[in-house]
Amino acid sequence: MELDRIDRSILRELQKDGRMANVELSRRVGLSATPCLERVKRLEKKGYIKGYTALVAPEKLKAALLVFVEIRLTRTSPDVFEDFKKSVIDLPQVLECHLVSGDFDYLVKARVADMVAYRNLLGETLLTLPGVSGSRTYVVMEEVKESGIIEIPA
Amino acid sequence: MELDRIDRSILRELQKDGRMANVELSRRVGLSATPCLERVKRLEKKGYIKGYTALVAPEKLKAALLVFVEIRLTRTSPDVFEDFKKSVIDLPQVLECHLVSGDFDYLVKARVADMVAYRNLLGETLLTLPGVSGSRTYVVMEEVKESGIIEIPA
DNA sequence: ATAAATAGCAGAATTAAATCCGTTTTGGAG
DNA sequence: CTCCAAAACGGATTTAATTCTGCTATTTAT
Repeated sequence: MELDRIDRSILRELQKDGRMANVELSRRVGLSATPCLERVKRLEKKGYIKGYTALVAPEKLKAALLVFVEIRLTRTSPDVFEDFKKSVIDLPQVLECHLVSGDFDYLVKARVADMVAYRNLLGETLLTLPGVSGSRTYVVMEEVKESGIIEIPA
Repeated sequence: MELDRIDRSILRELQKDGRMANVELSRRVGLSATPCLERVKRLEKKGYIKGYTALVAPEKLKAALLVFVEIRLTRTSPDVFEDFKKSVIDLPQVLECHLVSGDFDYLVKARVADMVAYRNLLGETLLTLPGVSGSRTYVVMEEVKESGIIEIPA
């Protein structure tokens, strides 16, 4: 399936404002309401749009501290990676977890209320997960950019 | 300002589905439509909800490769940090950029089409930004978790 | 080159949701 | 206990979403 200029424009607009009314969206992309809605539905159905979400303010919601944690695993068993993945997915403080190439194995992005909460997350939770052999933490001092918006080429 | 149980429930629901109709939202949080909408408006106005966005599929949109790049700056001038920030904000491939404590200075999260595009971003763009003295790249091999949902304590 | 078929588009009508307004209920203070 | 204030409710109105119909453009096969 191939996206045309209008489809890409729809994706750009809905990333900027996911709650935009269909009539407004259609106006912005230069279409009438009906084909515009059809396109949105199709983009959802085909998986180009995976969902919609409200962006909330972490600093007001007991999640002011953003940290990145590099995790190294013992490579003794192939199950270790599976076990770690399953466990980390269930941690609500963990926003992201990626398997990476390089010096360590997983990169975890987490939000917690403060340093106390972070120490608890690391010591009581992350380091007790199966197969974890080491970690390194980077505390975010300033969030320079956090757009989450994926560039859609014109 | 203090959030009650219903406000927090609204924030949870709208993170799960930012396009949910107000009548459906009101049903889920145990309220009628009118006060529910009032609360949503208030949460927006007070900054608890910063906006809404569509979640798009990077792998289908020429942004299949996710990388994290650690950036180190020359600390010769205090302007170096300001200049770097201003420059990196304008790069569309950069989804996030954080000033971190630890061995390096900035952690950049970027999405590009492929390795060729990444080499171009690093060599032609990131490393040419003012004050950059070094970098290290981690290529994401598997995205284990990428929820973006912030835990709202009950 | 032309005709048929497919897909997308616009406008009108219908259905559903959002918004507005008057009333009622609930929670707290005197 | 009663009064006051804030919040929630229900119905009416406005606005938007959805569906239907017919039209137009584009593609494909002859």
